[in-house]
Amino acid sequence: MARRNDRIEAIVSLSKRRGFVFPSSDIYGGLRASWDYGPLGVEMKNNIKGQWWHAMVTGREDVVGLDSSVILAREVWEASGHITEFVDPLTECQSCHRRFRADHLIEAYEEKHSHPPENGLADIACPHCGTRGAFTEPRMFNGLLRTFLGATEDESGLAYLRPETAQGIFINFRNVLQTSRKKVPFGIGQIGKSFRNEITPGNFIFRTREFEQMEMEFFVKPGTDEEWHEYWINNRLAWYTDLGVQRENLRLYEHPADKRSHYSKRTVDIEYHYEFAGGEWGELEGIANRTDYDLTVHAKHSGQDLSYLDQDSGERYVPYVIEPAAGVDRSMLMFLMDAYAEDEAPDAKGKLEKRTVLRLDPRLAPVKAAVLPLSRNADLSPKARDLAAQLRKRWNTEFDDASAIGRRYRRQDEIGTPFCVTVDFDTLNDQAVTVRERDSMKQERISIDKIEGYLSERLNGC
RNA sequence: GCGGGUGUAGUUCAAUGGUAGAACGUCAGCUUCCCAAGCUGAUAGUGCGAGUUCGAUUCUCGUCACCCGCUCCA
Repeated sequence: MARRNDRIEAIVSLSKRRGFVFPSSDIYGGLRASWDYGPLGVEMKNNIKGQWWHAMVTGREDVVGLDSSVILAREVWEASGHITEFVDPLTECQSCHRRFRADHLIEAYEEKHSHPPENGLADIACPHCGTRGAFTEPRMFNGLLRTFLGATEDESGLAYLRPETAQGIFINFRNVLQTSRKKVPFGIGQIGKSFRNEITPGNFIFRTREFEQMEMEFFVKPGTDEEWHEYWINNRLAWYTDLGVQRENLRLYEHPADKRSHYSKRTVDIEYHYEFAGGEWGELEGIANRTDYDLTVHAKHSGQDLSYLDQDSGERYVPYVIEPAAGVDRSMLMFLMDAYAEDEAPDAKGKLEKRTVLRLDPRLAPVKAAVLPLSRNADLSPKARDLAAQLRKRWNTEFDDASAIGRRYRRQDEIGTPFCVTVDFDTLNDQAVTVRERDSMKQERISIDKIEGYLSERLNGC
């Protein structure tokens, strides 16, 4: 087994070698923290999104879906607070070149001295090297990516790429309520790209400036919000473990009050034990109680009524919102890391050899089955191709007749394919094939006309 | 963005101021081939740009990317 800090390197290398993830703009030297999903990567990513969509939207009576624009009216971000709150004033110590948030430094000073510094940053010593008065003028870093709509690049056309998909949901609250005929409590789910001008992206696909989110805003009656918050925390945690993630690699992290986002009453993160160099645990998903903050500010700024009338009780209120917000890309990294294993398998002579295997849940595996003719001769390949074509109607299926059979098993192990179906010389007589399962490497002889049913049982939910 | 480190085939690594090697992979062929088998052949690289030099992958500068730290959070 590779040491954990080697694991991320193994994943990066495997990703490129087998076509999960490539550095973006590769032939031009790359673009920082930008990655492209290859043939296997896009399958796996789609599987993750599909599982989420089913668990959170179509599989539930009380949630509906939405796909809103990346670019929204500028007023949306003014109202949501992102234009003012998504800005960090950063200062740099000219002595040790460390960077700090100016507002955090001043807060810390106030806490210690019970009064604000008289001369601002000039009175504050660098927390790292102790030098006083070496801070640069704070520069504002806005986390929003900008673009310009229309023919000229002036302020009138200024627009922002969304930093979260959530706002598209809030501004559609009334539309969805009206058309879906849902009653509170209910939710609106959305999967889509978001953009943040991160100062420090990195750790492979963990933090990128363009990323994909799976967010659901669940609208509840005020007073029931804390209960629902608990419900969604448990629900989301169970989603990961159901998809095979080892429980000991997951934990909950409660945000301390002073670290919460501007809209949040309480936030609990689901973290994964990535073991990055910079910190062992990393966020996978945040589950926030956004209260009535968003609907209230949008009602105020738009002048539209975004309250909800409960016809049963006659009460009118602005719903509270519980938001489970997960990252697609970091989920994929997590699923890959958690599934990655190096075990041993006997070779042709019975000697144990290293085997790289992705123990992915079949629902997430990019390829569900591989059909392998034992030999290229004796007309096994056409037979195998036909079988592959048949299976491909239901599952992503690969056909491979290149090189030795053992090597082909290994290729499939490495990308997490749950089943290999081998067409051998006996197949021509008995119309049966050998099905080999990835994790146990157990083999079963199955008649060709029963193969689809056999796999169907085992690929439940794929 | 600032500081430190790194940059050689698809991957993992060698080597050198004077024709850049290996292993694995990949591809083709042979082999009745069930767990990275064997044999034959092929494939492909000094991140990019400039400078110094007779000559640079090697030295210098710039740039780009990756890793580590500051920051951040899906």
